Amino acid sequence: MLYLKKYFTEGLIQFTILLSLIGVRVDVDTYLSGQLPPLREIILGPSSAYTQTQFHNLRNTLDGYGIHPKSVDLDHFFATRRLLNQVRSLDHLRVPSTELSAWLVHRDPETVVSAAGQSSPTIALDNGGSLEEVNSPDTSAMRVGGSSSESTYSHGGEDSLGAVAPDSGQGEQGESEDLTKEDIDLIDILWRQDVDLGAGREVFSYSSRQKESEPEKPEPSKEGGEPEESWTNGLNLGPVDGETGESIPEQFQNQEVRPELPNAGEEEPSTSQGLPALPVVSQPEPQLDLEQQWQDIMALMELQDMEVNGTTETSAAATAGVAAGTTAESGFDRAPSTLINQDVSLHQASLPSCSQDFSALFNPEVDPAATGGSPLPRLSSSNSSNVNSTFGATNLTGLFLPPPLNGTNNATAAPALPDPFGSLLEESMLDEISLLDLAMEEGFSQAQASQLEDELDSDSGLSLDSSHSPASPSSSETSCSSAASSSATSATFSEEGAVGYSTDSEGAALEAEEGAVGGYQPEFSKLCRMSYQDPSQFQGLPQLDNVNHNHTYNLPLASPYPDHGQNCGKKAGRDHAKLQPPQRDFLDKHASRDERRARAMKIPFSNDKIINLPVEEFNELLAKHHLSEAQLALIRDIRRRGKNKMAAQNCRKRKLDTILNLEQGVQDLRRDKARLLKEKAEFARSVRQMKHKVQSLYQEVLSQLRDEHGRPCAPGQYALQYGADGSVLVIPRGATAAEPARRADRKHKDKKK
DNA sequence: GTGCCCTGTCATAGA
DNA sequence: TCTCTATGACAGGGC
Repeated sequence: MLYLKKYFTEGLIQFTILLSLIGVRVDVDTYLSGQLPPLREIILGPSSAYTQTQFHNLRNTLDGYGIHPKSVDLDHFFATRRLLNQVRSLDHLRVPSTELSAWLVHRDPETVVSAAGQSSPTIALDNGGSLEEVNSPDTSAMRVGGSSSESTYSHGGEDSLGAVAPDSGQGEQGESEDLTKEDIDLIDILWRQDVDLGAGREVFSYSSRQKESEPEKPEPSKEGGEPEESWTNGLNLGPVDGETGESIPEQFQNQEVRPELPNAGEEEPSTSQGLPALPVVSQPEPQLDLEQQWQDIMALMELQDMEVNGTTETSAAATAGVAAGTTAESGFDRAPSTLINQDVSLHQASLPSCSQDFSALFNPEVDPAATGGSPLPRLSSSNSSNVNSTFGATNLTGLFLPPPLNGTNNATAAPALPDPFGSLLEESMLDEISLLDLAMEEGFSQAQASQLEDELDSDSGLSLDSSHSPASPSSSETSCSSAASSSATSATFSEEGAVGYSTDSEGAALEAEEGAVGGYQPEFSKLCRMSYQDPSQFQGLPQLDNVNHNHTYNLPLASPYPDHGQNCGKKAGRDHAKLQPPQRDFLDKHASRDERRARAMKIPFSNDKIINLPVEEFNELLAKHHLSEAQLALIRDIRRRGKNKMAAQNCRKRKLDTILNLEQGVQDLRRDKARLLKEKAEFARSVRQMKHKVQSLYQEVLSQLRDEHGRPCAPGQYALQYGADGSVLVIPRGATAAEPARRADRKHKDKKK
């Protein structure tokens, strides 16, 4: 474990960072799945500290890094999933579909068969809707419309989605059409890659991928057994997907590489085969498949980021993924994508009319509003910031915007949205912001900030640490502690700053006692963590500034034990003995009562051992030493109090998390309520429009009808009655007045029956 | 001096 | 029966 730890922290992680900086995302967990804890846990420590687990049992099982059913992280996991599902559901907002159908008509007029042929001649967009559209059987149009929030307010479908407008966007129609197809290709390939990634971690080995990509890349590449070598090969292959780390020749080599894929259709169950016809609109089923693909992509991104990047990035990733998915459905871009990552490409694909504004997406100094674009650029800007926050510093986008800045941009972008977009998107943005906030709160502050707090927070030195509790078997401090403690039990020993004791009088005894881990060593444990958890990685995170709890009153100002090596325990004891009296007084003063008691009673081993050893080993330890009754009683009290102390801390944290989760749940419910109310208002407006349209048509029909004398039928005197067989009768008003009465009477009788 | 908050501890229940 | 964990309640200390 120590070797792995060192390997990851000093070697592989750096290599991963390097690869990330050049656009490769290395999923190291892929190579460790099933055998080793995720890299995140190695770096940040496991997340099962709040569980009601048998600490010693967990400590004895190195594979116990799964989320415990009672774990707070599990709650967070489900909360995150729930919120992400809510965000994802935003792309299914039911919207008036009239504009959408109009957009489809404009989008690909030569390929739209049914939609264009049926609806376009009769669409009257000025009133915001038409009955033909509402009742249109064209499910594909409904599908697309239902899943695209941008399309909802397409300003009457008047080419606001410039991807299809002949006079919008970058202006060249032919080129735009070609690139649109290519982007569809790109999207499809990205989907395949993500599916490959999520279909099975074992599939995500480069060898497997290479098998698949061999037809695409005929040139021989080394079949290296080592992942690094494979990734190097991947680099040589060309541009690499920033999301999956896989080679994506289409990113840069759209024109060049595509001709080199003679059999691409054989391996790709993709839309690229049918792209020339672009039957997205005319064939509802491919449209459904495309949406399903996007759902898969989002789910995969979510899962992957939850496993690797932590909650903060997860939330934002899913959010960005949703945004990308929803927009990409609306239209495909023709702008050549840059080597940023998939999401950026998708955003570009989704916002065709704003390609000229893409430079602003990755330039935080460019005001999106200053680009003079439509609301779409602003939307894309906010989404791009999500993308950046999604992948954080490990992605190339992190070079453009640091995560906190992204969050800020994201938060500030929402109110800048114009009202038509804001009415629907503001909730989406609110959710995104909320997710980010949630991630910041629960992801960072609890995982990292509380770590910092807890390190500095214990009277007895038995600080509970969410990721460094005795139940946490991974991390280097275990090895540090193991080096400091006796062999058999040391591997399970807590790293929480050995609660020790050492005085002048006990110096010799401490030296004699091999197992005694003396000294108060919060700095020791902290420095052990420093080896893998560099605080500098949190630089630039303003959340860290909010960690105002300063419970360092019980900590020494500096470590009195500079040596944290193999014999740090014994050496610490000696060093403590060699300390100047003021320093010893300081340590003694800040030792817990039990430490002082143990010191006074000359307990020959540390409180940490007393508390954290399994009961068998604890009994062995007691049997090994000849202790008086008073000593034994004190030891048992120390053990009881220490365990109870940790239990109390767990309990309090759990309680606090429950409160926070409930609070978040209330906020979610409020958001849902607001969203439902907004949807209700939209539907009511749509119904009003439909009624208005019915009335207009009604009058139009009646005005064209003639009675038996050839005179026009006055709309006030006649009414239209629709028969069940589809017939339409023109009857006088008096007759129609009686008909509803008869119907009501009939209904009444039916009810009585 | 007072109130709030955090933490440790005790007692107790339950697994 | 023992051990461990969870939790309410209380007390002490810091701010």
